[in-house]
Amino acid sequence: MKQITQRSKCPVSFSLDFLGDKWSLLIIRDIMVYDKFTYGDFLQSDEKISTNILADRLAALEQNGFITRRVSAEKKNKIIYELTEKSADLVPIIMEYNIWGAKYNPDGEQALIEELKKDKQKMIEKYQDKIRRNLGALS
Amino acid sequence: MKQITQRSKCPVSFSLDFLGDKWSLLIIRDIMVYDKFTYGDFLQSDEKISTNILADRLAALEQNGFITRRVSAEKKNKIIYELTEKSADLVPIIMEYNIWGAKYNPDGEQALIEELKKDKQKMIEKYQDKIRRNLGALS
DNA sequence: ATAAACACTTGTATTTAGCAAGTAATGTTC
DNA sequence: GAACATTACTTGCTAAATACAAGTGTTTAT
Repeated sequence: MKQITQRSKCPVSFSLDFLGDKWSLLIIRDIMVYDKFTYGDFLQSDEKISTNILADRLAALEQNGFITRRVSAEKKNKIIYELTEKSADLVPIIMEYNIWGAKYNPDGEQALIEELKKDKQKMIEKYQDKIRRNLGALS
Repeated sequence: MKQITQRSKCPVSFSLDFLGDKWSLLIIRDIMVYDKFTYGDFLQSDEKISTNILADRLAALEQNGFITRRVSAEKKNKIIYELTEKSADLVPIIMEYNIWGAKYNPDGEQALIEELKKDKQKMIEKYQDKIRRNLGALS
């Protein structure tokens, strides 16, 4: 797994040192909005990440405090990945990517933009609440 | 220069297809907040991008409509890079990265977060106005 | 006329990403 | 309880992206 080296003190640069690649934010999105929690779930996402990259990103995200890893209580060969508070604070970034992407994708749904822009704060709180509720649960 | 292949229809994924690397958003940030406009300006940024990567990213950003390129009126060996409307719509994303990065960087300035969160909409408009004013100018 | 500034290119080494196949632990089925 | 299926990865190999150092061509200043 790659070791992160801080390039500058700029907060944007600092963020991208952790998240500036094509996959990390998509894994977080999977947990955040699509309720995916397992290695197999992530593999099935439309973007088709390869197995070794997924393993590497999961390890890095865990090491850097974005996700937690635990063995399922029911099935001991199943691993559950969940978001931390550090990732809950990424919800606004994901929402803004959603808005921008929906606007500039030729096949983008204009309806999604309108809804997101109109109820942005409500949507952000919705996803953050979901993450924080999970944080408290034992399951 | 790398050719972009769309991985899925998800707006987040779509955005990251263009911006999901360690450098593209930093170049846009340089123009947006630090008023840098030339190849030499970008090279001098704290993050120390290498020359060939910078050339590659500038070409990609131009081809994908994030920046425009023009020869300076005064000095004909100087090239001026400027942001398009497509990049003006990235201001909220950059601001959110600022907020997140300032919060989680150990050396992060707490004051910056407070100011940004408090006056977020004002800050966003400030940077967008600056870009749009430039768009109209001939200079 | 010469040197400096500027925007890149080129060449090479290192790192990262992608693909295909394999492995080890647990779970399920008959 | 033996055999097959899930699940979460590893491993080996190839391709692509990145980083570093040096060089090139055009324009500008002296």
